[in-house]
Amino acid sequence: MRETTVSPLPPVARGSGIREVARLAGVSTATVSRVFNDAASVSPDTRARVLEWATALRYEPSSLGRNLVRGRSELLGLIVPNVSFPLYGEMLGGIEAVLGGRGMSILLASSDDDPVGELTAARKVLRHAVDGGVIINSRLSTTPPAPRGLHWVQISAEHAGLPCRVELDNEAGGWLAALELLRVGRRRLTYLGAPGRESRERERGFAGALSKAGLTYRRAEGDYSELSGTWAADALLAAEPAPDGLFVAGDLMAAGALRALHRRGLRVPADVAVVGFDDAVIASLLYPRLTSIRQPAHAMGAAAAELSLRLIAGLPAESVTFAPELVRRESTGPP
Amino acid sequence: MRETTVSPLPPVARGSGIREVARLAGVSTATVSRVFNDAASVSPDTRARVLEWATALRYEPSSLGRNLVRGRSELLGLIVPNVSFPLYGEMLGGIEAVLGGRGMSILLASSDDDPVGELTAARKVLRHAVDGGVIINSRLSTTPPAPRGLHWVQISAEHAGLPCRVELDNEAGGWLAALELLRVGRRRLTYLGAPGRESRERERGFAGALSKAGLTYRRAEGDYSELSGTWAADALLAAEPAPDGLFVAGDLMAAGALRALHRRGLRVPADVAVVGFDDAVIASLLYPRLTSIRQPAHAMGAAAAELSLRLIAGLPAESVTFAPELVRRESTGPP
DNA sequence: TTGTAGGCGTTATCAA
DNA sequence: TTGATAACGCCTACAA
Repeated sequence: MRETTVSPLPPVARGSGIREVARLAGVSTATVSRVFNDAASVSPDTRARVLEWATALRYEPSSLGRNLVRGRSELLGLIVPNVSFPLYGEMLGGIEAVLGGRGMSILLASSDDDPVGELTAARKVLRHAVDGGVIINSRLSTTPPAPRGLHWVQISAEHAGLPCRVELDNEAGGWLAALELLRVGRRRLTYLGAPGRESRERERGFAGALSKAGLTYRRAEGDYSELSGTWAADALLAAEPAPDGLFVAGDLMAAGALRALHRRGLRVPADVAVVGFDDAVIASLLYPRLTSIRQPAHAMGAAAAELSLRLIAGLPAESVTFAPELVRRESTGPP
Repeated sequence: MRETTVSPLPPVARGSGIREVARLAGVSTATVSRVFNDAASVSPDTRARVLEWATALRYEPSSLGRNLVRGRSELLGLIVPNVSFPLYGEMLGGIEAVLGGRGMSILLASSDDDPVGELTAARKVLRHAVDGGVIINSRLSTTPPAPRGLHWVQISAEHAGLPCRVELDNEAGGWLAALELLRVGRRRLTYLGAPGRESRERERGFAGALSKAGLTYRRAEGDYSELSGTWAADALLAAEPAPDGLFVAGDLMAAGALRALHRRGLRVPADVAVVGFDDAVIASLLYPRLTSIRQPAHAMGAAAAELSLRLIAGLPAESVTFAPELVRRESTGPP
């Protein structure tokens, strides 16, 4: 615990405070406060005078003082595994969009895709007395990082830790991928997965749809990285019979798989059709453009923010599961 | 100004405060404070007793109270045009890396790539009394958003607004691109630019290197988007003589240009060599892998954070310019 | 409509 | 080594 954050930094220069504005405007601090908070109950006259001095002094109420007395910080904690991962960036965008209008700001901390980092990030965020928060893709199996007021929402975690969750129906996603590959006449199918719950769920849906069609499939496992996609695809392609359809658990890994296919001179989709997952920005940049199972990342972020705000407001908030969507592109269709 | 942020939300449940810990441990609040701040000047005995009660009550010093009296918020404001842009994600990573060890956190606000949004973001961040901040790719031509304490640093802004800056030597980047295209024997060169200072500087370097070699070049302009890259490249390719070398001001736009080349059946690099800019994650995912001028985004973010911390600490801080670097890949070399 | 006064949780100064 | 006590900047009954 004790986390001694002795910061040797000197205090930052302060602006002028409520008292100075009050003094110069010839009113009490209470009145100044009212001008900045309460719309009513202050005469147009006084308000004008106060506002005049306020702007002259460049006064703005300090959120420190305000939040101290109100017991709120107007901050939403956000813990994300890795800021540069495109999908998380989109989620962040959704969260921001919701928060923007509500006068809340984002306190960001990244967990570096690591349980310990996650805890560190949580403590960091909690120290600032955030009112609530969102944690993306948590790896923690234990209790959530919510000491006081547990207004936290999780998106796509490894374990069902928090009561309030935003999820994607991964199984349905796997199902969609299978149907698409079947639609374009593929029968020798393959799943390229990764460790973790999400991949398992995607595979379950994929397997379900195939067994319903009386088919089986082969599998290999990577780690969501491009390189692992290339390797796993290579292994898959070496075996007989050569697959004609490939479902990959992530777009980045799918990019690696495409490269392996190119190297062997296999045409996509003519020889092998490919379906990715996430529909990250890169999906439409690949060659050929990648058919992918879309995660509505922006909407999921927005939903999580909304839920957290409801929790903070003491309103009921229920977990929500989003449905994935097939985005058909060249890798399963005509070029 | 007046920004009435009347939040109708109820106060968040508070944990137990310093007083309760003090009371139960049978000491004064001052002593509890000392236990959590200065290492010395409190007997092992008392400290143990205090710590015991503190953990029992799950007490942690509120940063609200602490910062109020210290006049610091331990927050660094960060204004970024668009969180989902990969390059900015990398910069953010660099900033986080530096801040992590210094007990500072990031207050994030996005400007939506728009001057008005930038102002809004600035106000939002400033309200929380951040100690300093970093603003990425500012579009503002006027004064910086720094009312009290101007501990702000800008990265790659459109205008030289803030005194403390982190920049990339774009001109050198353009120069590098030209040399690379010349190296692989190209003579009919083309620049695919975009509006703004950065593109102009890149072009200047490009033009300089070419004129030194006694060459001229043609040009087209996009807007950094993939689609604009396709269009501009199409226009360029329709004209005679067909170019055999292409320098594109951004990787995303280069992706679009590659697509235009594919569509016309032109081979890269055999028929046309291509050099992009930024070396964003996507550069190595494209087909063929894209040679690009690397912006050391992570290092630039880290430098900006470092500078802001120095400014906050009252230390001298000087602007810094980073040198770009050529990352050679398939689009200008053997596959 | 306005002012007075108390308190939010913490740290820092000074005296013991 | 410890304890009173006075800020820090603001909000909000309550009273006028």
